[in-house]
Amino acid sequence: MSADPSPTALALRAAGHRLTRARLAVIQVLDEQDAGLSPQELCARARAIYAPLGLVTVYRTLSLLDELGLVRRVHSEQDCHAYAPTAGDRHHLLCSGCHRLVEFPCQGLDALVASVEERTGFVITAHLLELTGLCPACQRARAAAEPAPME
Amino acid sequence: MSADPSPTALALRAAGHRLTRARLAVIQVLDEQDAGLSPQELCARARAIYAPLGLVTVYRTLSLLDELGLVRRVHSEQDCHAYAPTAGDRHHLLCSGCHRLVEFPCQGLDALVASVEERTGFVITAHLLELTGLCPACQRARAAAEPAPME
DNA sequence: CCGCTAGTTGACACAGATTTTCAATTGGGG
DNA sequence: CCCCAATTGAAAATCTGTGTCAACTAGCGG
Repeated sequence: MSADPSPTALALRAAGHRLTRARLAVIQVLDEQDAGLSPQELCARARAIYAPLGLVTVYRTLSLLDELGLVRRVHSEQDCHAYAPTAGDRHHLLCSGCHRLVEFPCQGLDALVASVEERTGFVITAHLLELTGLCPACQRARAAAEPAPME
Repeated sequence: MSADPSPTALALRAAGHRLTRARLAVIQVLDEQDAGLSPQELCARARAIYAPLGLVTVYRTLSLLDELGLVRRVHSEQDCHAYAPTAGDRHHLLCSGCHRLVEFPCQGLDALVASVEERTGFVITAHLLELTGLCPACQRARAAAEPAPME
C-alpha cells in the first residue's frame, strides 16, 4: 500500500510536476491498459479511481505526459487520438474487413532504419508501422461472396 | 491546356465518378504537394484554383479518394489528419525539430511483411511506415543549444 | 449542339472534440 | 502547520467533422 513503483509517476515528479490525485488516477489507468485509450475512455475509467476527475484534466495530463515522452499517441485509422503508455515498439496490424486490430512486436526493422539513417543523415527516434490486410476469417468470407475470381 | 494526365483524376472517373471543378481543384493541390495537408489547408489552397469550393466538399472528396486508395492519411504527431497523394509505397520520415517531411521509397519491408503474414494468416495489402527523428540541421541546432551532453 | 437527370455541391445546422478562462483547491517545501 | 504557486474542474468558447437540403452541373442520349 506504500510502494508506488509507477515509473511514469516518478518520471513526472522528477520533471518537477506535482503528483496530484487526478494525475495518479490517469497514470494508473494508462499503466494498466496497453491498448490505446481515447481521452474520453481514459477519463471514464480513471473516475473509478478518482471520481471528481474532469475531462479537461485528462487532456492536460496527457499532453504533459506526451511532452515528457511518457505516453504515445496511437494512430489507428478509426481512432486517431488514442493514447498508450510508451512501451517498446509495438506495431499494429489492421484488418480492413472487420477492423480487428492485432499487435505485433517490432522485429526486422532495424536494418531498414539504419539504412535510412545512413542515407538521410537523420537520427531516427521513433517509428510507426501499421500493416493493413485481410484476416483469415475475412478472407474466407470474401472468397465465399465472390465465387469466381474471373481468371 | 488540353492534356490532363493526372492519374488521380483518371482513376476517379474510371471508378464512375464525375470530374467536377471542385474535385479537380482538390486533386491538383494534392498532386502538387507531397507533404501532408490538412483538409483546411487543402481547402484554402484549392480555392486559389476554384474559389467557390466549400470545406465540406473537401472532406467529401478526401474520403472518396481515400476509399479508392488514391490518397493516404498521414499521421504526424501534430496533425493527425493530413492527407497526401498515394504514390506507390512511399513512406514518410518526419523531423521532430522542424517538422520537415521527407519521403523515401519502400525497401526492405517485404521480409517483415511476409513473416507477419505467415505468423498471423493475414494477407497484407498495404502498409504505413512513418519514421520520426531529427534531421541533420536540427541535430546541429540542438547540439549548439545543449553544450555538454553531461557525459 | 441541346436538354435531361442523377450525381454533386455549398450553405447552414448540428454533434463532438479540444482549448481557454477563471475562481477555488491542494501538493509539498519551509 | 502554513503558505503560495501549481493544478483543478466547470462553463464557455473554439474547432473539426458530419448530416440535410435545395440549387447546380457533368456528361449521356438524342
